[in-house]
Amino acid sequence: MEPSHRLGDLQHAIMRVLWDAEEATVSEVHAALGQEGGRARALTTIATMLTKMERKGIVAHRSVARHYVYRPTVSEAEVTRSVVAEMTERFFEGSVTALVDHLISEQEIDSGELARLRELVKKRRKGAPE
Amino acid sequence: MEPSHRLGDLQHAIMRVLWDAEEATVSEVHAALGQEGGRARALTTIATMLTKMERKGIVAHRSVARHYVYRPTVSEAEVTRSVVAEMTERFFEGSVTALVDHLISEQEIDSGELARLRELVKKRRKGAPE
DNA sequence: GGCCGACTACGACCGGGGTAGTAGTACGAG
DNA sequence: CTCGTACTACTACCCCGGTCGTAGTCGGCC
Repeated sequence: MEPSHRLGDLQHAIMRVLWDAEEATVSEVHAALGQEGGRARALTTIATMLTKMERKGIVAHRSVARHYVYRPTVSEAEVTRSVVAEMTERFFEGSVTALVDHLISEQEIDSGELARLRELVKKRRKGAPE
Repeated sequence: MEPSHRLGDLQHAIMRVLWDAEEATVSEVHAALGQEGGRARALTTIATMLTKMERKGIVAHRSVARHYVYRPTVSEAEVTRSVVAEMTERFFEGSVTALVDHLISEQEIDSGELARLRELVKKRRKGAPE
């Protein structure tokens, strides 16, 4: 298994941009983050972060006319899986059931969600070999 | 809402000991952590961490015969809820359904777990007002 | 009473996320 | 050709989790 993709807030925000766009320059990422809530960060902050993320191996870049174009080297699914698994392990001793139990008893969850939940489980019951 | 209880590995491990024991001295926490997998840490490491955690407000201590007895000031449920909610927000745009979907499609999940899952949803369907 | 051992206090240090200023460089406009 | 602009590179910080070493202190034992 890959070594536990733990991303900071900014790193995750950047990854989301990259996952969305396939690839993007520093300015593009900066612009994308400039939108949506998060207050303005300096351009160099994004650049520095991207560099650190590249050292870490979760993004890569290629040069295009003196610009760097970054692309993710890990998939969103990969990261999500790793983080969710880690959390399940840490807080629920690895029991997915315990997590779901927590979800429906402790977390806010409206009846619409609950209905969709039932659908999910039902559907899964079919397609599942064992 | 409480300001997002993000605990490091060691901090969480310590909290688990404290939640289990109601309260404990530094040595007791150290001993408890000495057990179970995690390699030995120095006693002072635990003490330092506890101090930092107290500054952060998640534990408190009282003096008993020159010892400090620490107790948690936040409940496990509180922390779990906050972390799970944060993760749901961050990775699934707040949709619990999306998280569960991920759980049953991406995460390993055996048929026993799945059966218990169905039970959970069914039970919840009764007790749910709206 | 004096020493030893147990405990806390304090400070040091590393790594990593996050933030940014500054220096260097190369491209394009005038 | 020259100068400004747009990028990247480098460096520096701050904060915090984690890990300890060392110093100080207080109580108990001989």
